[in-house]
Amino acid sequence: MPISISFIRRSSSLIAPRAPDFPLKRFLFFSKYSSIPAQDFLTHLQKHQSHVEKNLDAVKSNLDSQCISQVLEHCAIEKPKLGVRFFVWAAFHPSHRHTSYMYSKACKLLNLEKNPRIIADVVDEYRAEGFAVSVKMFKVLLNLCREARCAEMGLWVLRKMKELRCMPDTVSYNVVIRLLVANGRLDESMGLLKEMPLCDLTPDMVTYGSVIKGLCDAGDLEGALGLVKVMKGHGCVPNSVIYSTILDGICMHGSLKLGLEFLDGMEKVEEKEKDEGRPNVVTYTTIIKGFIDKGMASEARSILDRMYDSELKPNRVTFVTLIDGLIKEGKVEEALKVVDTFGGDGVRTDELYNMLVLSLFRAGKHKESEEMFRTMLARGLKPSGLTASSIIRGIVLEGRVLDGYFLFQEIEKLGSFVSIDPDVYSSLLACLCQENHLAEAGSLVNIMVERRVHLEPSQYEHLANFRSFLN
DNA sequence: CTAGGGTTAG
Repeated sequence: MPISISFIRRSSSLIAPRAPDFPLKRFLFFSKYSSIPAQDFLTHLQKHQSHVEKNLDAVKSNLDSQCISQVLEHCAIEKPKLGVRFFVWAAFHPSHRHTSYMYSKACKLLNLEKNPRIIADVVDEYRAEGFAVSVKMFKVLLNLCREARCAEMGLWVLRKMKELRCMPDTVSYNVVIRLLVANGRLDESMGLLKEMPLCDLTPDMVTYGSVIKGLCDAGDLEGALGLVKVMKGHGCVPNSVIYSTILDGICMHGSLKLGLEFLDGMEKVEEKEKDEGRPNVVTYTTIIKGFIDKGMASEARSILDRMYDSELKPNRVTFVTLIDGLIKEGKVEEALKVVDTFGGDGVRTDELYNMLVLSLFRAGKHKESEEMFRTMLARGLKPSGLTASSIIRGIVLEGRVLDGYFLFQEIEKLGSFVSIDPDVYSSLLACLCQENHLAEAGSLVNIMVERRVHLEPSQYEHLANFRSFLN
């Protein structure tokens, strides 16, 4: 009996029959009968097409990020405007705050990058309904413009705010300025910077930092330093974010020698600037990256000692940068030495091994990365989900399905939870079926059910080909 | 809204 798998998610039926015993059928069963917590919100959204917010206020259901994603997913195709309005409304729900992750998720689900006009349409809707839009709500829209990387729409919303007599604040300007900088529209970002005082707004550290970053990225170091003078003149004392940005520019467009001199200068910041402008972990990581980019990984390594001299400990980002650079230059021994020397002091040894394995993997040295991975398992170090997934995926792609399966089993035996990418489960399962390792496939499915592994329809569609396995 | 960047989950 053929099984249709492509449409089983999100059935509206809430009366679930008894779960079947057979593992794969159980798995598909749970995919089919999981309920939709977002249903209440969707019902109220669809009731009236306008004044959506009032209806939503009446909903008593709990609002969480999963629920928001589901609502947006349902709005995406037919009613993206409704989705945007829901998202703006949800930003002020007393029991919830949007994280930056939620902004990017919303942007993806509503396809705002391709259709930024939806944002403008929503503003027009608000206006047509006489809805009083607050600055806070506009800022949610501006942040959506940022996620959609649409400078044009950001500028449009900023102008519209004034038109609706909803005066933008410094943060509103900052969002649009960063957006312009990210799009390489430096002149316009500086135009907005100059416009701010005319609106009684004071550019702050973030404002200057954004434009300075733009100038640095464009290689205009003098311009950037000029702006540092300007901000000082306005009583805005540069902090290490500003100086690290400049240092990054110097490393990219000047020279490492100049970069090191600039770092020297930062280490001797005058007392009145307090600690704010002193080099921190990011500053040192920036110069390490500078050396790495010039193919001088060993010199980068030596910066670690200078950090410790300044009583700063390298963090995860510092190590990722350094280890990745060393591996790219084939200096595996040196990288391993860094891991063994610094592991456990600030960053755990297992995390450093994960970086090592992933760097090797990314550098295309799959054999070495697999060996390193097995070494770390043997030493009782816990692999991250990303590391384990990458290694197993690599093995499966090489056609060594059983090797991949046994490695997976070994990771299972560790006793601590490793979050394997659903995609890896999917391809392991498919390949095991394909090669007729049905016992292994069966036990894998058992683990998937136990783990509540959620697959997207596209990830198990191909399993429909293995009907013999299902019966 | 905040510099360097592949943890996690959201």
